[in-house]
Amino acid sequence: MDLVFKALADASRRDLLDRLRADNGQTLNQLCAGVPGMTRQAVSKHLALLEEANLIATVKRGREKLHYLNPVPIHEIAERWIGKFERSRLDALSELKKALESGDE
Amino acid sequence: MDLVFKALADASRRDLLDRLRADNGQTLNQLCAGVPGMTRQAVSKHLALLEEANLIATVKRGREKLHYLNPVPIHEIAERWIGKFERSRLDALSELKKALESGDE
DNA sequence: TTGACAGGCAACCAAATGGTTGCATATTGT
DNA sequence: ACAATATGCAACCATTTGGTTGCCTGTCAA
Repeated sequence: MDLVFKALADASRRDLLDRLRADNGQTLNQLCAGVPGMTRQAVSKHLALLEEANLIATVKRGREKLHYLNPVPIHEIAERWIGKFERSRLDALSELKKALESGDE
Repeated sequence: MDLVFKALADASRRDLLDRLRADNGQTLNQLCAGVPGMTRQAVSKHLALLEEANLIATVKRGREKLHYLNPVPIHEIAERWIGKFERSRLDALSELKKALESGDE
């Protein structure tokens, strides 16, 4: 799960995921065209990381490689990690408020 | 939002958040006691990052500094970013399946 | 078959990151 | 006042990260 978090930590990689969500199954060069100002190799490295984190799956099709979004790890993060923080959301907020108030004593 | 993602990318920092969720309002030294094998300064740096990302709020209380969990940024991530991936979850999965099948042609 | 196109691999580089040690400052209790 | 406690700050170090350039491999089409 750490890999997923680290993969999501970079804005360029989140952007790549966004582009795949908008248009799934793109090739490396297609993705490069969408992210100008970065070499193909840089994009390639980002995609490799995303693939390692299992956030995208790839299919080799002749000489090109199609990239597909895999939403499962994001779902798992939402379920297992964010969920428990959501549950204590209001609770923690009221605690915080109380603490801030009592801090003025 | 980038700060939040980067802050969440580190396992030690996620651990600190977990500890605060379990016992909110801890001081630096209390948190250090919970994470052995790391100097106070290391923990302090992590907390500074979490604070910068607005994931924790702090209250100075005499010579000690209390740390409170702020679940709002996590909620925002869940809403704005994960939400849209969740919505396309099954859709992307079926697309992926189709692509994998047609890849065998 | 032979370009041209899509991608992979490796070396290299600068900057960011996670951690340390050492010292300074502020608060508290006796 | 003063020693102990709680934290802050700065310099330093090793590793990781994001990026580059240069070259190699594989595939398609004329």
